[in-house]
Amino acid sequence: MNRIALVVLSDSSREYDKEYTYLVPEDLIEEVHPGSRVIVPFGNSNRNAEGFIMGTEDVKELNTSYRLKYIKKVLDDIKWLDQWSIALCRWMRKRYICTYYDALKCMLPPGVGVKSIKSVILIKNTDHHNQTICEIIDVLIENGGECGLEELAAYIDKATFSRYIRQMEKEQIILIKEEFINKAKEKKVRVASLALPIDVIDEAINGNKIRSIQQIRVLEILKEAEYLSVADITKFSGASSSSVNTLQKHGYIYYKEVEVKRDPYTGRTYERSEAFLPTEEQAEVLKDALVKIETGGFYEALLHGVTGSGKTEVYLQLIKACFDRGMSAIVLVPEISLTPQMVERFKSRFGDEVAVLHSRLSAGERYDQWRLIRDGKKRVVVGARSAVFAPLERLGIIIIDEEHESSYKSETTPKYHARDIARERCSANNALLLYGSATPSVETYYRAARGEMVLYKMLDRPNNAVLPKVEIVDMRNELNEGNRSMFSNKLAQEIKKNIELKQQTILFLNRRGYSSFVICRSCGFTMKCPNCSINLTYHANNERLICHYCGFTVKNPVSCPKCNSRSIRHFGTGTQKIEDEVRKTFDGCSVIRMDMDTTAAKDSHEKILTTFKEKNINIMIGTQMIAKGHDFPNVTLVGVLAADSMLNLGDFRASEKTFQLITQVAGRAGRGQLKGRVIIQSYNTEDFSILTACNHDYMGFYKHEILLREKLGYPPFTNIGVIIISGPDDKIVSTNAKEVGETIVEFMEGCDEKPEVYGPMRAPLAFIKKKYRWRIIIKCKDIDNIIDAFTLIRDKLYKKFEKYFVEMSMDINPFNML
DNA sequence: AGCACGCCGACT
DNA sequence: GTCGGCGTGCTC
Repeated sequence: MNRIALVVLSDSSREYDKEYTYLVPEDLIEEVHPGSRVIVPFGNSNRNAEGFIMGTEDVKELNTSYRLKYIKKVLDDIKWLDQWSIALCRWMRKRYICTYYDALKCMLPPGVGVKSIKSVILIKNTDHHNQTICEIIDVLIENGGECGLEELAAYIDKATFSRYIRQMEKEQIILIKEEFINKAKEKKVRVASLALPIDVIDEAINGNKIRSIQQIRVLEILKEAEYLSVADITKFSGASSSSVNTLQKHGYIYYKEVEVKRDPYTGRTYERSEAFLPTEEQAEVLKDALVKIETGGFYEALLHGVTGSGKTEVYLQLIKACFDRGMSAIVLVPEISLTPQMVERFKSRFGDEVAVLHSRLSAGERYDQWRLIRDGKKRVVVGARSAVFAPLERLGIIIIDEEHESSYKSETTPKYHARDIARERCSANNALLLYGSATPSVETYYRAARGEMVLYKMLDRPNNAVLPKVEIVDMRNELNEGNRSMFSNKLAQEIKKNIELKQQTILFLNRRGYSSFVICRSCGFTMKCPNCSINLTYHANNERLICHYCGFTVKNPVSCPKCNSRSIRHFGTGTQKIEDEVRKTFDGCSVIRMDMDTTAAKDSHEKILTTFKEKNINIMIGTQMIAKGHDFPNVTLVGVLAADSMLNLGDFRASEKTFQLITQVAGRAGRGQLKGRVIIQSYNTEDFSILTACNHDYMGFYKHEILLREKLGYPPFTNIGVIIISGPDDKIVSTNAKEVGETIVEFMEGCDEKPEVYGPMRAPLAFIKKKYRWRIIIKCKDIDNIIDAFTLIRDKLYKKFEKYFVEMSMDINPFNML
């Protein structure tokens, strides 16, 4: 009897992305289980590779055509994956056309991996006819008979070094020792601080001494914070660590080591809260859902609950029910809502059993949380998208709050949707999957409407809070009446009134920066990014033009680069411009702005919101990040400055996004005792998504939208596959794109349904980061046909693409089609 | 990514 | 002959 094991390698390369069969040696039988981490000999050279066990099996006969090798070593006694994660890993690989390791990485804490360290030991000191070999022996003797392989290679410095080492090993002159060291789980972290006073830094930036926007962003962030880890800097600035290194080299910043604080919530105490007595609506939902938990089968349910209807209390009581039955729970929330206030609600109910996972945890913190969860010390996990993979056992419920949020869709490989992962997990674990939203996604509502899942409704606002009064202002009329400002007369009047009443106002605009483009009025020249097919955006705070896609930046020109005319101006409206305008129009009022630019530094998001609330700032201006979370009892007026700005984006979700956004922004008004009002400015006042949002009419919106989706053949009636092919040479990209297109068309001819294939054509964002982009769209009812087509393309063409520096991204039902 | 293997030209 | 450089193919 032989025991064999299936092993996948911790190597993301496509070519050996397989489950390899290895023999389990007699003495390791007790240690090798599905989920353990091992070292296996791999390749002709039997190099040591790290891998994970996907499964084991006992077989009588080995009837493989090739000779199996033995597993060399078990790395640790941790079971990294359980049965469901292994199954999910296989499923993800197929569904998202990624590698096993891409999928595995989602389920493992960061920093898992081994580094191999090889050293060379001299065992036979002989004279050798070969000069290089003699040289190596000399170096080894000098080092006391042992030397690290890499050091040795550096000493010898010859291209043929490894050839000799192999020969020496064969002739038993040397012995190669290999050790495996876990990649450091840092307890200390390297942080960076500004090395020069802020005004010197500013001077360097303004004097064009520092020109890379990455570097400027890093410095801007460090100006706010005393010090930040390099990992955090790169995360918040979007710059790579190399730009941080350059700054250090040039002496603008310096590094030091700092102890990592492990539990981000240590030191906070939480008052224990007890369950509230549910309202009538809540009780009804709970009654039904609790039966489902009790029964213990796989169920899906949509909780359609308006803002403020008390969804969180329902969540808490359902989790409690799971708890009482020894089961665990996952709560997914959009990253933006992971505020201390939100966390507090869970912590105060479940205390230390709650683990919080979000993107701002350091690798060490993440690892700690992962271990605590896996060891059963934490049974409630609250977190953003990736928390859906939390290694909980006996899962009772997964809750996806704000189910329609786009942040649940990953934009990097594997491009999963947390909803789909949750569904796989819950069905494998017989758990309840609860979606919650005030504005459910059309896809989810459709499934509920068709009876594929239970639909719970909580449409009353508690304490009889009245819905804010919503008014639409047609900006075309304003223009006709000679009002060229960005505030309609009505809105300006209401803002003034609010300032007098010392009540607060939120102004919402979906565009950051100062204005959208810079144009020369004499010759019509517009400032474009040299790397992207995008107009540069003017940013007033540093008098620069920035590309929002690649970060390219130049100083704002005083004269037109083409015709030298001085009448080059910026047009359009961004949040920065609104801020200026507000200050000019409403004398002496206090203003605060919240967008990507002002929230780059750590915790600044939180700080801005607290300042706004506590200092009773008159007006807050922001992009969509202000749309959710946070109750501001004193906000009585919300102004949406350009409600139609998203409608013409060429995206089948444009109406849905508009509806959701307006509904959410409007929900910010009148959360306290005072009645709220909302003013919506738009050039397109007839659009149904704006009208229904103003009437707080989800059903009206849904009924209209679902008909459109059916007529036009969009999800949920079809699946849409998008392939973007990109690369530095337009010709090469387009010919390769054509080949992809032909392959798809050919493949689809063999399918039972007649799918539609569009393209290849230039992507709407045709040139980004110096790469030309071509796009192919497939519309197809059966998602498996798209998956199969994608898989075929990958297998057939990836090698060729590598050769031609062509990149390809494939996504099914993406949130971003551009 | 390594490494074996094979081919070829340069150097002694 | 031997050495060194380079292209190709393979990984249970």
